[in-house]
Amino acid sequence: MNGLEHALHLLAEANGSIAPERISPSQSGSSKRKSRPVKRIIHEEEDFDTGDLECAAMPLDSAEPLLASIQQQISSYASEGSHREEDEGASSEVLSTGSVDESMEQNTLAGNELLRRVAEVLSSGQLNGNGSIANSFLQQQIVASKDLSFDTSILTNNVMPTAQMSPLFTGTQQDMYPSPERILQAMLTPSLGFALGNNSLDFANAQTNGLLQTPLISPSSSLLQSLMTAQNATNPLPKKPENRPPVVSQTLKATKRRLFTDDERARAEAANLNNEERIDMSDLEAFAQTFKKQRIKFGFTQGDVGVALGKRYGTDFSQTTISRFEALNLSFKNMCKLRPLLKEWLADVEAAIEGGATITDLIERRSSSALQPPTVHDIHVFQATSEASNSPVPVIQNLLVNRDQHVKRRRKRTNLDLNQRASLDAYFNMNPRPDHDRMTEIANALELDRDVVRVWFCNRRQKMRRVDEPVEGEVATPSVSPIFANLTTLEQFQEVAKLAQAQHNIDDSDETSGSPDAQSVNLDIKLEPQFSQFT
DNA sequence: ACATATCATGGTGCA
DNA sequence: CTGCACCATGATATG
Repeated sequence: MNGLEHALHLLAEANGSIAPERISPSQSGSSKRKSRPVKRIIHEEEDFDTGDLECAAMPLDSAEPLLASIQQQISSYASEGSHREEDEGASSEVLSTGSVDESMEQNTLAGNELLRRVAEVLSSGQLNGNGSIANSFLQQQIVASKDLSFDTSILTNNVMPTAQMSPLFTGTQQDMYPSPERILQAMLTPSLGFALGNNSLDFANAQTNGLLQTPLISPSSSLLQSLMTAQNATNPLPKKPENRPPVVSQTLKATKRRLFTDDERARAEAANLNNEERIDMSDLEAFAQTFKKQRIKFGFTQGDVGVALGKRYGTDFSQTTISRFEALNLSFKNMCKLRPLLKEWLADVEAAIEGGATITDLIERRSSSALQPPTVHDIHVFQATSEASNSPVPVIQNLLVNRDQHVKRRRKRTNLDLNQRASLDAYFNMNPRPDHDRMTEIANALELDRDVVRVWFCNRRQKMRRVDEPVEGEVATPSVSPIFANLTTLEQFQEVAKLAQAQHNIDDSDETSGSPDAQSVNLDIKLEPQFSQFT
């Protein structure tokens, strides 16, 4: 029944013995800044702060004892409940979202404790040989992150403010707190650039360790590995490497950031923003506010505006878009594109009203006009039938004439259930860019149309870029604490972490977080494989 | 009515 | 030319 499980087994079977490799950093899905919502840019400019964090590589090869310890910690942690006073405070100031629900905060704090323990293990004497990590550094980092309630400056190498966090950390609105679970999950995300070693620890340990008593989403490490590595084998390089700057060293990052601090201009340039644009930004912000104020004052809805623009420029916009504009949730470029239109429209309305027109007049006019020509979208939908995209009337005629031919209907919106979403998320965390075959496998496993899966991945990447876009020229690496970087046994650790995460969630039996990511781990997935009907 | 998340579509540039 | 990824945008569901 479970798609993820299906897929995992399927894939594992298909790729039984592939040498683990790293996911190319260039697959990390970073991309240009341009689509970053203006709002984010503006906010980030306000509290841009830098630091000199450098992250030395931390080889960690002999992980068995490590894992065992971590597992122990996690077990005991999971069983004893979660709160420590030392973890108090801090959280709320760090992130911009004002209100955070209590349970989440607790969750975060509790998780901090978990992380602390993990840090202890990692830095404890139990590690030896080449497993020696930079103990004090590591612990410092974790403890610091705890104390700061995951101050994003730590997670993001001191450069990216809140909004810049990995989607794993930001997720949805309610998800603004980067719970440890998310941090751990982030480690599972190839796109976040964590190096995956080939140290294949025997994960069975964990399974016989009582950690897996509750069925979890976590597939066995070998399955995970085969999923990832197989993908690597078939998914060589991104199509647009220019959009995915190679990962450079953390040191380099830090250097760049220092420059940014010292030199506003360099920063702006690096962010692809010259002075003019920067000015425009505040303009945009101001205009968006003004626009909204005026629009409301005149009694227009966002939808009205969209329609009005359509009538005026032949390009209508949806309420969604207008809303995005007002909220600065469009890319800079996009904002710039829309602004003149809105400005003009607003000016016209103002003029009309000054000229004696009443709001009612305008409203009537717009409502009557709304009935008339087909919108651009209408045209789009039926585009196949007509080349006359610019003249609505012929379009309609064509539509009528050609109706029986090939009316391209928009596919009905798919509603993915929780399981499907969780599974897709899990897949995405493992590999944001599955190739055709894998996509098909996933689709089969989840009993979805392959196209749906494809689109889902497109949108998911788009979302990730939107939420997580690094500053121009910056590394495509994860906005995540460097403490985890270069852990060669990461894969195993991830497993444990996931278990802990799941355990934690289950213990809490707290549905309030409602975050997809949390759900993805909260699923009740049987480990028993079910190779039933695949097509 | 609006805000937000998410699925879907079409245009575009690139390898 | 083709396939793919990205992007802007729309539609829709939900709160």
